[in-house]
Amino acid sequence: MSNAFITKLCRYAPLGDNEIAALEKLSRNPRRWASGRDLIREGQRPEIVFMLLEGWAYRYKILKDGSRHILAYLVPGDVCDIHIFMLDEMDHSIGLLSDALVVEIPPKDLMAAMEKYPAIQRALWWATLVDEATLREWLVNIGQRDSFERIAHLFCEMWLRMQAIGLVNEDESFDLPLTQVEIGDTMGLTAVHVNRTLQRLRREELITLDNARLTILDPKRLAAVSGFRPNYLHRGTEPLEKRLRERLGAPV
Amino acid sequence: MSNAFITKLCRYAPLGDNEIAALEKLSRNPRRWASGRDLIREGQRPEIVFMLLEGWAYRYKILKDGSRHILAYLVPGDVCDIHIFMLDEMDHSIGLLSDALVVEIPPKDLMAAMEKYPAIQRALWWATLVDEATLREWLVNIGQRDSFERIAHLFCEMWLRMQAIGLVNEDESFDLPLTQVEIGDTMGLTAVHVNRTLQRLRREELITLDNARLTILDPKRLAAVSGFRPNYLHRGTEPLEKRLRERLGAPV
DNA sequence: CGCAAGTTTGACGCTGCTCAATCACTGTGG
DNA sequence: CCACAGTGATTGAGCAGCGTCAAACTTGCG
Repeated sequence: MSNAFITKLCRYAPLGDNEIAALEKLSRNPRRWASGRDLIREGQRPEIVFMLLEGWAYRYKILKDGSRHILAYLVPGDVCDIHIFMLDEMDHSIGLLSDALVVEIPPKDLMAAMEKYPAIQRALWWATLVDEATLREWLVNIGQRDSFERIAHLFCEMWLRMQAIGLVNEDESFDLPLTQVEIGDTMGLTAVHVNRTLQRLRREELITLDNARLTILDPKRLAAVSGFRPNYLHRGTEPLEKRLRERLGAPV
Repeated sequence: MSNAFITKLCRYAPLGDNEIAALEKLSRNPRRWASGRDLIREGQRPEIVFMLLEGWAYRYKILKDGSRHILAYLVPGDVCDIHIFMLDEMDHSIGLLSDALVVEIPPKDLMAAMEKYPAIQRALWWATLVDEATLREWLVNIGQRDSFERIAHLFCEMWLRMQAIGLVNEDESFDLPLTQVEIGDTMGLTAVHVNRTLQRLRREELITLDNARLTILDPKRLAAVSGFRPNYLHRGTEPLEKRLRERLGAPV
């Protein structure tokens, strides 16, 4: 028995049977949510921690003029910010891009698991650090790259993230439940310009995209044209335990 | 005896004498660094946690084509990511925008203080959450606003952050050690366009900026034209302790 | 069959970029 | 004390990437 949450955390820290059992217990009783619904809205108090088992979600803000900006995508295994319950109110909303299977974890259960199992704590910290690094890379992406590089970069990232949870086919295709409006709201572009840029990506035989299914035809070239370097995803090569022992002086 | 670090954390959690003493101990032995130097570079292993007592620093990335993007500013009291030592290597660099007074904290000392004093742990988590929320707001800023709103928004934010650590004069002026190139690299604009936009901000009598000193002439209007809402800075109104008790079920 | 949502296309204009020159200020050496 | 070099600010002219507006087309679905 496993799920995307466990698959993901196992990449960040070696988890034993006890830890895995604890994570399974946390992810019991998921509920189905319908596409388009919001898990939580800006201004509300964060009372629970959401965790995605299936489907896509997205963080977003709406500005006074009605424009929306998408801040992050959440895919299976992703957690909505483990410490967020500390805050007075949400500064952004989280909505669903597809039907989804969602676990609602009471903060105190999560905290308890983190205290009991240091490996879980470390894996969750790691996940948090990666989320933050991803935000930084998105900032660079919007700030410095043109529309072509921008969208290519996004596709490279989602390709690796989907790979990490085993959702990419052998033909390098995966589900991408995004409309062109949503891609635009993510990249700071209009849907019209996204459309034209996608056409160029197709014309240059880098991707295929129909029916919410994206195929990466030439991963190397797609990474090259977008300046994509996956270091910010910190997919960790060297054993985490060793590194921590070096830096903290003793086993934690 | 106090410093910007303590001032800042006190805003996030009520700290007793013991906690303050512990923070003072952590911030002993600061070193002077010269403007322009890097605290740490992309690709290096993060071995220590840096904390700024005086001066400005900035997180940045350099792309293959040589362009630079600035991801965040660090002002007195700010800490360079408390858990960063968990990562294999830095995904960005941190440089100094001015001469600075910097403390180098060994991760194990910081961890020890967090374990011994839950209030310190909470204050540091809070600070981390605010850093992340700020990144999200910057993403919205670059993604959705034009150059005029963008720069106005940045100035609003820095004004509040400098206020929080007592570095704003009664005339609403504070040091802003940024060149126009740096503002451009922050906002995804060229220095030429920043120059023209600053002229417009001056012409509309919103700000004054000479000699690296920024004066906010009309805070309300500056916030209005930029769509600035300070909620993402989570400056906390209601007592933190109460909120946590509600949500975790018992005093931590 | 017909609507709704999403995609595609075209024409046109503006924001912000490029290139290039000039200006202001400051620190340096003769 | 002045020439001058270096850094940052400012200005101008021309251009292009991307936005706007509007319409047509395509697909899924009740």
